Amino acid sequence: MAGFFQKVNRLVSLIPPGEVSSYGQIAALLEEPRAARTVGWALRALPPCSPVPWHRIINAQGVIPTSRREDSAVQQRALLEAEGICFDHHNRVDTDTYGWQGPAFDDLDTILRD
DNA sequence: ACAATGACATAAG
DNA sequence: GCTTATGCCATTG
Repeated sequence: MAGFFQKVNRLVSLIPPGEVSSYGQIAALLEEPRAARTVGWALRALPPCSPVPWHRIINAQGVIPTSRREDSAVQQRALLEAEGICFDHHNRVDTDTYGWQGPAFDDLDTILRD
């Protein structure tokens, strides 16, 4: 199971440092632009020690939606800042500047292939 | 197979 | 700009 989890895991793992991505973007890359919810679900289900840079995942608004987990939000903000990403006074990230452009087709094929 | 859930997205007020 | 309502999809019990 967890097929989608696997895809999301790999895809997010391909996100280079200093860049951020959104649920809609991840879902779209998985050829399911409507599965944004599932993407969030997958990330939430990730183990605390997972190698996946989940902190690089933000919503389409460029803000950290971890309203229910302020601790995580703070942690993510710190991690992102450590990667060179700057937040504005609204805790928003420049998606236009730090927005991940997505992996190469080869990588996508590798992800979707499994 | 059905109902409930969830770090979302989009539309409407 | 913010809040509420609806839709979407996959996972779990």
